[in-house]
Amino acid sequence: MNSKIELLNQYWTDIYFHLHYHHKEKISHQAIRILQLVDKQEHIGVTEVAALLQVSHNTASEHIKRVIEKSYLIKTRDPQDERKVILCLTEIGKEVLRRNTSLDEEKLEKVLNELSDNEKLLVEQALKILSERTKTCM
Amino acid sequence: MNSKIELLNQYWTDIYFHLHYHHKEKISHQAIRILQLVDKQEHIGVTEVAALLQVSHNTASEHIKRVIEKSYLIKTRDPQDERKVILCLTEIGKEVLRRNTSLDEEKLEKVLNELSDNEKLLVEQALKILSERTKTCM
DNA sequence: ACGATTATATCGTTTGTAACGATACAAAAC
DNA sequence: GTTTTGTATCGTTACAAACGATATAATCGT
Repeated sequence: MNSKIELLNQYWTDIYFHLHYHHKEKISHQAIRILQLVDKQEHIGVTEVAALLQVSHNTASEHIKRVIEKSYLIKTRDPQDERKVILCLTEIGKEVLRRNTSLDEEKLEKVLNELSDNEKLLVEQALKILSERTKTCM
Repeated sequence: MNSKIELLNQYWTDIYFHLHYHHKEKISHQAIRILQLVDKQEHIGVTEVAALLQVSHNTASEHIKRVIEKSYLIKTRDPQDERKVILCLTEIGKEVLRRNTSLDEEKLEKVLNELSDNEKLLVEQALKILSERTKTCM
């Protein structure tokens, strides 16, 4: 049923709207997406970033350069193929990524404290199931 | 426990990473945040947007102008106070907002079909509880 | 071993976004 | 009727986004 899915999205966006971090740093949409890609994909390089963002390789290369200048990423080379770059999040990069994609830990804790133990377990299991099935099926 | 909250965020970001829409339109971070604010807050105007984005009122006014030029928002005036603007999402704006903050309905449906009826119910209830408690407690 | 391919980097350019201060104007408040 | 409030516009500066063209260095194919 489609309305059930719309309802789930209603819940989803409400949760994020109320629980997201208060954004501080000036960071572009593309820069966040690059950090996400590096976080979630193993051994990602310039070409893969370009393909996933659907921009040309030189554009991707310059985005990555800027993100590296901000010390959010570091660049290493693949020992198997010295042409290839392997990107890696710095601690600062992880922190910035967290503040731009995760739920605010303090706010989340506050909400969880409003829940019964049963409800807490429910939330934890639901998100676990959804994330696991998502990874295997996409 | 803090590690439980980190785990929840792991689930949360994994779900969004795999289930988000494939972004098409060029849209700035600030523009999306304005659409979110208009969607989730009643009767919001320029001053409130400026305060929430932490920019000056003229900057907010220009952001809003650009978003209106793209036909994502329309502007009306508060009948009680004709100085005040009230912003309102257009159908296009709702669509753009969906594609930039919601989960992709097709992908989500595909994942839900992998779940048993019990698990589906679990997910639905968990998100419902979390969104409801969040709204009352923030 | 050498030309072709691949992965990345840099340059020059264009267009657009982000932000602010200064200024303006109209509605509301006092 | 002056002051405050909410919004809009202008001028400006700085930077981001994207591309084509070009360059370099590593690997592949034969």
